[in-house]
Amino acid sequence: MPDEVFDQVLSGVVDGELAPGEALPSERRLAEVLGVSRPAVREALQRMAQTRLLDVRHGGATTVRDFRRHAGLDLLPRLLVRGGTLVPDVARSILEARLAVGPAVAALAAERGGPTLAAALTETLDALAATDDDVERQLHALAFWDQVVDAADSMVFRLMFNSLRAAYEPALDALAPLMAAEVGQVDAYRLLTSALGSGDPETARAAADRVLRPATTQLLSALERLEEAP
Amino acid sequence: MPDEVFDQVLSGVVDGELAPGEALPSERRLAEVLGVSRPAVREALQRMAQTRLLDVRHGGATTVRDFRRHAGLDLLPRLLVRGGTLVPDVARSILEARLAVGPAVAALAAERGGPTLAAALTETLDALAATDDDVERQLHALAFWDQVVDAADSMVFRLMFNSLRAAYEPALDALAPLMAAEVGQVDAYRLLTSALGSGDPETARAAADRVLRPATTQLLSALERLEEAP
DNA sequence: GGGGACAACTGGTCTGACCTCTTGACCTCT
DNA sequence: AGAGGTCAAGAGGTCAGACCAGTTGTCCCC
Repeated sequence: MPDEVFDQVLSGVVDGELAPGEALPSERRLAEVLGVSRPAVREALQRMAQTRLLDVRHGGATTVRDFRRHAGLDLLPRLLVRGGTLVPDVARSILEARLAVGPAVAALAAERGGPTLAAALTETLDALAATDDDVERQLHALAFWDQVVDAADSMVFRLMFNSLRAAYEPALDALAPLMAAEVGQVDAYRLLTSALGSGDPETARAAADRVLRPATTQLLSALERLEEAP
Repeated sequence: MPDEVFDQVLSGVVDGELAPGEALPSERRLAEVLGVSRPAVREALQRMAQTRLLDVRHGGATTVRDFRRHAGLDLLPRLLVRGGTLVPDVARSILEARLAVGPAVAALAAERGGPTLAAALTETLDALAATDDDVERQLHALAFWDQVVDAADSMVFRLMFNSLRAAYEPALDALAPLMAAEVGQVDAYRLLTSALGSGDPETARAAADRVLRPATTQLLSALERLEEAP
């Protein structure tokens, strides 16, 4: 029950029906209107407040905050799909971020990975190469990057990766065909693996770029066409 | 009251007292042990579940998840300070991420900013140059990057920035002296501004690097010394 | 020994009451 | 008439207790 209330209020906020600064009805009133108990709406509002989408003050009114200014990366999944369909603008920004961050992570991983990293990655790649299923390949690629992020030994990049994966995984089935080209380039991945094993950050950065860029530019132009003629 | 429970459970999880996979006591028992009502612990656990730190199943036990694998970037503030002091490892990763992402954002902003961007940034820089207070300068620098991120027109980078700022702002007073060197380089910021106005992404990327790198390398070596001899 | 029913958990939800704090209107004093 | 304080209405915060709805493990019967 609280989940439904949370969803409704969240939709109101991200869709702009509830403008920043606007005051929400009182918890009791909301409970009455939505036909649920007050604890249910209270829990929903508290969760909204935790994600910095609402400002709830004891004794005063609960007001809407500007999510564009305060929301964290964990909101991404809710912004990526709106009304059941992908939002091209947000998808584009994910691709851009991936292309910017991936090589940087690879560079750090090359510095810190050690010899065991390449071995583990090779194993993952072998599993990837062994299947023809797009979704399964996608999962192996995800595991590959998971290991790279681990090797980079960076809490921030680790949390970023988790947040991005949380946005990606729910739509994995739909996205797998689009990403099939990238994940099919096993050669590029093998080059990246040996670059990571070599310990040279710049080589690894370039190799990661070579893995990510083709699909990125391809999908970006696809998104552009989509935005022009939906 | 729920906040305190949330804090306690969260501390247990991030400090490792509650291992991943471990089952929590039932809500009723927790309420009894902690001396609070069940709604209070329920709200706390639900908020933990929302941040993917717990797995709560109807009818079954509530178990601890591996936050390193599932937590999002919004957890960063809680990981940056542990027991009242900065965690060097996490601080290092923030600096690294900043150095990697900042120039990428600047490149996008240069492509999309338009002529109004440089004018707005110049105004912010004038305000920065006009004050001698470290904290105030820090806030102006934050506003500067806020405008750059806006110009980059990327939802992912916007949310990343929000999350990083949420980790940074609470410790701003303590961090301002450390960052004073960077924020004092008004010339480098002015160069970045004109690069952003020129519309050339690579020039902007290089200029952003020149702004961020000096303080980054300086602080990184300071952190290294700190970790060797705490 | 295997399979199904039941009982003892778990979390999920609601009602209704009481507390504390904010807010704004109203009244008083200047 | 305006500035100040007072107070009541209404906001969120918390609790107790009850009941619903799933899961799980045991125990009994076949």
